[in-house]
Amino acid sequence: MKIKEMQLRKLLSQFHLTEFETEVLIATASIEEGKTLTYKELAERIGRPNSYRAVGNALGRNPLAPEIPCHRVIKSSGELGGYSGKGGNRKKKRLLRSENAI
DNA sequence: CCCGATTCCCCGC
DNA sequence: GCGGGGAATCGGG
Repeated sequence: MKIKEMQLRKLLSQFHLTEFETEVLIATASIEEGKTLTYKELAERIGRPNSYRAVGNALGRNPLAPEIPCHRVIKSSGELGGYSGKGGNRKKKRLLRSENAI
């Protein structure tokens, strides 16, 4: 557990987020650079192996799009998935390429 | 009840 | 691997 996580959780609490969404966002923020996780892997990480859909929901509501590395979360098929932040999937791909994650 | 930044399975080419 | 079709599963409003 990183100290950053606590700060992030507090920051997220400023929004009207639920526990679940907070967990998902934190788990996403904890992804190391150059790494990518699938929605399912992320779901498993928060203890809900089958909530991949709900995970997508949480990321879609991601209030800190540019701050949280939601671009490191892709589909299990290898596709990008989506990106609600500015630039959309276009920027998502660019970011991943910049990080050498793909 | 309905929706969605999903996933997995089946079939055939 | 790719296309078409369908079902399962989860939280939020």
